[in-house]
Amino acid sequence: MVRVRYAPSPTGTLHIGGARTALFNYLFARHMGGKFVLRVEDTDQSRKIPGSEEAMMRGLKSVGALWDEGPDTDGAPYGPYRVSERLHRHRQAADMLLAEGHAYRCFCTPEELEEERRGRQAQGLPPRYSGRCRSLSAEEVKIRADQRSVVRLKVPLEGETVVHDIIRGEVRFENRIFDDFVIMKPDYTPVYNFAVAIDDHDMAITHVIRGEEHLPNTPKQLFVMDALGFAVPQFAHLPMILAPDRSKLSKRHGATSVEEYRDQGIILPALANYLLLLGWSSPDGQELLTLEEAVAQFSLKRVQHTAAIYDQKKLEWMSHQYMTRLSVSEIAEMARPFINYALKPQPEFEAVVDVSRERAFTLVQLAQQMRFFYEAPESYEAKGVAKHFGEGAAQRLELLAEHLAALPEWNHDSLVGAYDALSESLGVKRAALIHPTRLALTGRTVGPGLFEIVELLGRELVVERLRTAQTRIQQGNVPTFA
RNA sequence: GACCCCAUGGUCUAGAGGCCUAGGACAUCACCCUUUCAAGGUGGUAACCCGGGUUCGAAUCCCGGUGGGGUCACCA
Repeated sequence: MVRVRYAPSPTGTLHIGGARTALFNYLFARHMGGKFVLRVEDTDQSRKIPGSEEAMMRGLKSVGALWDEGPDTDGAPYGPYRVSERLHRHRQAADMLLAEGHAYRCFCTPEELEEERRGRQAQGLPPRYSGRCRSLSAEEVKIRADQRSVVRLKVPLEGETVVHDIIRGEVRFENRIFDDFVIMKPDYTPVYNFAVAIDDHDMAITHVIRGEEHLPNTPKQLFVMDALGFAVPQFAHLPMILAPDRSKLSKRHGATSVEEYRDQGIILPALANYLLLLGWSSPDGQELLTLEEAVAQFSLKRVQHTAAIYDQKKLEWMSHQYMTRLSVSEIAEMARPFINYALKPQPEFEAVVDVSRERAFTLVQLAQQMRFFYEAPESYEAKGVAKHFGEGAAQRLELLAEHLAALPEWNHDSLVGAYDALSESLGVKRAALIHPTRLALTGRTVGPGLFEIVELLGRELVVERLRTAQTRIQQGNVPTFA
């Protein structure tokens, strides 16, 4: 049974890199008919940010990376799923290693270590721990028992360690480049590289799928597993996601968390779809695919080796694709939180969403573009006023208002007919009527098809707005905006 | 600096020795459609980092260089 895990540390919100990693774990687990575990890596309690665990879970859910076992799943067999709650296991393992001589207590102070490091660097040597406490006698350790100490793992002095990576093949490390690293801090709590190895083993993790930044640390975890006699899981190190300037993603690059994209109004399933394509591609080149489709096709063998740079433009394009392909009711529900004005029973919300969504890339844009349906324009686009509210416009708007007020039927076809008839009798092009109307009704020069707008807005509002615009023009008092 | 990973258009990628005059998508440019803006349609510009090998033949294999990224904590 395949078991994979995503193990975020609760120090903030879900990053898109983390979201992608979680997604790949999810996809792999589902594809293999295995389990996806969420483990909260709160080893260092001091770095924990309140509410972050919940934020992580929200983020994961919103991109569809749903876990089978985690801190919130009742009765899951491999709990607890918070590392901080597994302390007894880590201590037990450390005790064992100490007893068997695979690890030892180190009494060196941080100051001594710092001095040692400086000395080595002065000689041009890598800053590694010398291992000087490795050979302390049992008696001496006993004598100094009440002194502050850490536990270090005895790392093999010679040979090499090979990481078998599904994506990259065999990655070799000379053992002598590693020093005896700390596995337990002075308060006898574990250090990350120690805890992960134990937790992955205890949770029966078969495949460790994580970011490439973990690759150089993998040998350390292998040393721990070896010392403890654990079977080694398979590894797959995913390429990183970089900012457009090829540097590591950070706040200064704009949005980097799932939460921020949600606030921008990016359609979340589109974000998941986009993330999916960062480092993985469907065998047949399909780009728009649901998570279910991706599950069916997913393979770690098709994961790219190269770091990917995320592209906001393509993300937005993807969001637009979902905007127009999802059902109206789905989009309407997603859009609701972004409506920052009062809705009215008429025009009907879903109908408005439907005519508006085609030109919106995000839900924020959609909400903005729908506004005029519920609020009459208070000012008009300057550029449009210059073009369409000039000579004869007031008169045309008045005629339009008259005709529309008297129109027997109110639907798309009858409206088109009315505009055709009027433009013909006036001897002007239909566009000469359409543009001023759009400006009068919406305040803008761009938007949905005019007849859709008119039909939806309804006779009363249309006539009213036409007359308002007409009056403003006649009074030479047309408020504008740039 | 040491160690590790990586290298196809601006970006995401296809490509597992001949199917490649290097394919697709985003972006970009032009045109078409058109009541505006989008969307859509058609077409265009644009890439195998460099140098050596191996081979009849290399984007694909090997070596070196260069470049980019990552890791070197009593953080995760």
